[in-house]
Amino acid sequence: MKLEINVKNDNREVQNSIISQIRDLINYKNLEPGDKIPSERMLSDKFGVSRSNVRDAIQKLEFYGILSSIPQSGTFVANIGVTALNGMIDDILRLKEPDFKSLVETRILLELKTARLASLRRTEADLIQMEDALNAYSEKVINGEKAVQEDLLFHLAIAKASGNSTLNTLMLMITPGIITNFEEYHVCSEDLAFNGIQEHRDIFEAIKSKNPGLAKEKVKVHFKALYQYCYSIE
Amino acid sequence: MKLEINVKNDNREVQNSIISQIRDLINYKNLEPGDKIPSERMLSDKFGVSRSNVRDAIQKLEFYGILSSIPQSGTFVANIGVTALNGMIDDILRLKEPDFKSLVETRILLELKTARLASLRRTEADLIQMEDALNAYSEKVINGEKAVQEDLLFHLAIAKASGNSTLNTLMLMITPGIITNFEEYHVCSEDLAFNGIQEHRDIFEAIKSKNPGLAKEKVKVHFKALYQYCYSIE
DNA sequence: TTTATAATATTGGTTAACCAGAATTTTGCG
DNA sequence: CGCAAAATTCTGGTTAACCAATATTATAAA
Repeated sequence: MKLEINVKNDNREVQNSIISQIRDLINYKNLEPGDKIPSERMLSDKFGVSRSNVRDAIQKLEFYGILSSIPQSGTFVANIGVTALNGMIDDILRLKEPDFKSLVETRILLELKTARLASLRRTEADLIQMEDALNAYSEKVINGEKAVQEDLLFHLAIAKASGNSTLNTLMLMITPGIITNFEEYHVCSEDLAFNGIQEHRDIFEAIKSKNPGLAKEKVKVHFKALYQYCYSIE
Repeated sequence: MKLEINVKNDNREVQNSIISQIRDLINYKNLEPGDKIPSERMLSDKFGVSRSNVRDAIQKLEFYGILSSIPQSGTFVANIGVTALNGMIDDILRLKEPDFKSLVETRILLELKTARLASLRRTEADLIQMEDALNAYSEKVINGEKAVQEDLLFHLAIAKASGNSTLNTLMLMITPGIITNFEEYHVCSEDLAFNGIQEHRDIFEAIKSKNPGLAKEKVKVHFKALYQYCYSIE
């Protein structure tokens, strides 16, 4: 286990090193938006790393919109000036693994918004999906079983009903981190699960009745305990 | 250009096909959290695709915390039950490219939060970095130059000062989409740039004086025009 | 039969060779 | 000399062979 972590850290360090070297190269050569950076082979040669390492680093910078690869042609600096480029790369290099508190803080923010938007935009199909998730959750809790998954699916159904694809994506992205930390910190709200049923239903009803204010309020209630717990462990 | 889009779509379709086949396989074999899925070679053989395609699909599912690869050992179903697994994979398969409206909607939400948190948590170093970005922005605008990058860097500096690593990451992730769409929709607020200087300074001063309510209010003012424009093009 | 050890098979990761298409250079005709 | 066409080089992407670490099986000693 220790080994695995080290391996991942090593890879990350290698990748960050390559990224910063690419940044230096762009600055040194005074490359501007749209210019082509050297080929992957030249970079792997110059940096003394494997080409796949270079490809991974480029892929990461592509993800953040800084570079753009065109097959059989080259990799180009995106339509973003050197100032922003340097700033963004510095930020990317300094990105830390998200801590529990920031994850929860962000999740609550997103959930308040998705619930509000869902109450304005939800379709009948959305309602059906949410109610299915809600029923699955209730059933499990009543039978005394763990219902973390069903809990999660209900919230993801809300995100989908929000009609905001970006929020939906962001919710999906932070979810695994939430789950991991929940288990690590033993945030097993089994005793609170019965309350959870009613809280979920309240949120659902608010969304169903197209009442954004009420929906937001009910989400606040639902996350009150988590919110306080999260701020207490700091 | 058309070709490039098609290629990307094709790749995406192949990847989605593999992802759904992996999901089907997990369901068919009744795999549970912690179980090992077949090796990459077996999957590429069974699905009739290249091993690198399988690796890419697995990497994506790893990103969303659904699978976990351990070198020289295998790829395992993460600690998440089949119910949530199926729901999340369905969501991932349906993820759409974010539209402009959802991007702006999300950006404003995040900016309101980061400004508020920054006013509570900003360090002296944060203030220096924000002021540097602010001055660089003002200088450009006064000289009649475009200052999109400097604008951006100011807002990223706020995100960093928020002390919330998750929010910082999310801001970085949606930024390229924002830039792309800004150019596509010609949201060049050059005429509004002079207003922007004062608006930025207002936000900065609110954060500096540790006034979260005021910071939020000033961000609202700053994004008012964008907000209305975004809701008008629908 | 049980257990410790060695041999084998399997795994994800890495490297190098290969591919099709784009960009560049060279060629050859007018 | 000008310019179109052909040959060559160069590109990111793909495939297949290889690697070291792991998991499994076979073996043998107690």
